[in-house]
Amino acid sequence: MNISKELAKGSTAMLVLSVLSKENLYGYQIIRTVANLSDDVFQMNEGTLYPILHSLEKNGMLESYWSEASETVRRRKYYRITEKGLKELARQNKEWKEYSTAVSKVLGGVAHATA
Amino acid sequence: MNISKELAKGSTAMLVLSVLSKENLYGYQIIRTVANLSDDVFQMNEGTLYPILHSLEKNGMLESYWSEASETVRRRKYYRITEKGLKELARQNKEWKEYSTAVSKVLGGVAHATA
DNA sequence: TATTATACATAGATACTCGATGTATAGATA
DNA sequence: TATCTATACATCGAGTATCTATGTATAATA
Repeated sequence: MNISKELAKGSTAMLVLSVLSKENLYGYQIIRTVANLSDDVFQMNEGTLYPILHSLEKNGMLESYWSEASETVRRRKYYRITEKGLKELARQNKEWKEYSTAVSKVLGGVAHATA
Repeated sequence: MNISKELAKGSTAMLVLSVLSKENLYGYQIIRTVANLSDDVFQMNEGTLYPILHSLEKNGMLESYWSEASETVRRRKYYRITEKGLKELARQNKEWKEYSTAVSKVLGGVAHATA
């Protein structure tokens, strides 16, 4: 594949960057936001999301900060997208379009079986 | 993810089933056909394709037969899609649409950086 | 009181893809 | 003639993404 392995294997990081490009969110909230936007097609596991967040932060795509705890709300770790992250998102978004267009072309005249 | 891991990780098997739903092809030809249809976006490695073909055959999605060698053309292993393979293709095709639609929804109002 | 939702996190297992390597033949080029 | 490229099959180890399971802790609900 000349398209990046990352995209071929999964678009999860792109989805995370995408929702964070609109507003700062904490981990658990990212899972719910992506699920809502996708009509529950994407139901990320915590074991999937947290390593991705740590990796994106390590690579300078995201920054994090802790909220203060109140009586009713515990501390939450919020993530904010960086300039570098926005550029990476734009790049992945472009790659996604190229990738999905290519898949559509190959699927083109698929013979339909009554599954 | 409630969408199958297979799809999330890669659509290669679906692309292979798709081109074989139109005509019987041998391995090397599948690589070129998929590359052509996708305007060279998908350039499968042989190390990617052959294990997929073997796996699809093992699972009853494909059948294979050898062509006879002539003076100029060596033996080629052709693959033919089965009824089961056609149904599997239809299923994966449906899942692909669901998946790509969901990605589009999440990407929806992506803020654009000038990458 | 027990369960569920929230909220962080890590570790091992699984699975897909890639790059490297191997064998073999035919045609083109230097 | 020798070498390189394309064709055509195949396997193997490495890398990486994701999942499941597990752990800790708190608040709200049944």
